[in-house]
Amino acid sequence: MSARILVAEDDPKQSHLIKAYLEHEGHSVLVARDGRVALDLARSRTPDLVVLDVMMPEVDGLDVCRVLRAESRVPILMLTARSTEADLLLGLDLGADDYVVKPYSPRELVARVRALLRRSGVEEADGPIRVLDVEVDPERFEARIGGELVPLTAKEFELLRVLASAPGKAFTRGQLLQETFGFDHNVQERTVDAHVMNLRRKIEPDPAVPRYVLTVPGRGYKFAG
Amino acid sequence: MSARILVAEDDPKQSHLIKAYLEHEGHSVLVARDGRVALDLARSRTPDLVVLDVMMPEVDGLDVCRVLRAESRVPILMLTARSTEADLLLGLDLGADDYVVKPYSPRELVARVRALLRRSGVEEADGPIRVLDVEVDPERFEARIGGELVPLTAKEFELLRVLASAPGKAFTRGQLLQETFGFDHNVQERTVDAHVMNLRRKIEPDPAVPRYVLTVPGRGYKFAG
DNA sequence: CGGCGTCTTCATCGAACTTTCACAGGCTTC
DNA sequence: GAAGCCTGTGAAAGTTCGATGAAGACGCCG
Repeated sequence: MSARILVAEDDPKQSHLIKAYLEHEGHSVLVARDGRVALDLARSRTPDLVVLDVMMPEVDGLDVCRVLRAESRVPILMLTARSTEADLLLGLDLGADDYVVKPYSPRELVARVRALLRRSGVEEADGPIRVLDVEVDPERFEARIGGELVPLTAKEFELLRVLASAPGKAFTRGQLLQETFGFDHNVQERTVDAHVMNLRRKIEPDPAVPRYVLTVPGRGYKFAG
Repeated sequence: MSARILVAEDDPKQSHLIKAYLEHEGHSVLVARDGRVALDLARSRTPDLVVLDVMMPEVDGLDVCRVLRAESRVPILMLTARSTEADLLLGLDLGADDYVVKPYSPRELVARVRALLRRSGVEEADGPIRVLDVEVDPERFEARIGGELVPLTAKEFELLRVLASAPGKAFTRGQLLQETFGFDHNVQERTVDAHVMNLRRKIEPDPAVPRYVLTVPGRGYKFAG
């Protein structure tokens, strides 16, 4: 469902629009204004998909595409103003997975991203998670405690999914925010506390003495394990 | 699922690309570099579908299309660089079943091929789906609730088919759009809500308390299960 | 050309959710 | 024991979400 997407586009208007649309889809969006930054971010943040404008300062999209493809298999969607066949082929040879020719509709872009993510199996990667008597099934969007179905909100579910996917690992609030909301969401870290409380109220037999979602003082939270 | 497809395209780069993408879909692909060869192969190998480039040496795509159509009902997808209305009309008059205008994305081509195969009944029509007392028969394009035939519109039927094909799986609105419309459609996600409401009105005993098509808050919809 | 059914968008309302804030209590560190 | 930091918790504001009806857009058929 939600993927981390790097958008490399130098025109702020464009990038802002793209960001808004992709985020509306539930994705986390990181924006780079030139090719060099794009490469750096692609390496350090390991996004699930990269949207590349061909025309960019410093290092252009084609070069970024070539380098990225040499380093990883991250799905790449190219944005190009030039609609010549040569350009399309060139891009493909470089390893781009799909194209959108400008001018495009935001909806089209979103649809292409969706298709690409789907094809790349980014969304299907998660099977059901089982820890203790907690079961989290991303596909069904359901959580069970001891077989009992517990209704959770979207955020609560994501939080539980992230925590339960690595039992015993202590996450900081920032990490949890990043995993559940996106890498560049401007939200107070304390908000995580609120969600944790709500989650505990729903899944803990005694919220005052948590069995599943444990506090790690000075750090954040972890799932028992 | 897997069909035998003849691709008539003189540009090796293009044909290679198309071949790769179609084979990735599980199809068997045969390539012809000019119209004359294409005609021969179409006759001798009886493909399930033909992809025809308009511009080809020897015999052009339009001629091939005309001849093929006179001889058989094989589904024909035209590739054209010219996007004039006259051309499109000409192609369709000649019996082409669909067309793709260059430059196109590989994904779009693959989608059109899939849609065309489906429409032509070449792909094994999925067998009837039975969940609870709901029966969806894609081949007959009929839906039954408790044995009772319920008349649905095309969109309603597709929606029900997709949902019922994976009972319990929570679909986002985006996924439903993609599954029912294909990914080059520009449609608001809210439109799904409208179709769901219409569908519920027809199949639910009490639309206010759905038994079959359930809302998954924060996510989308799912079929009971 | 006009009517009809379908598809899509829009506006709206109420409900649910997210986020912030303030405060209390507990633990740690001197 | 006191100060300071950290977490738990509830209330409240702000925002989003979901259901729904109305209306426009579109294509089809007579």
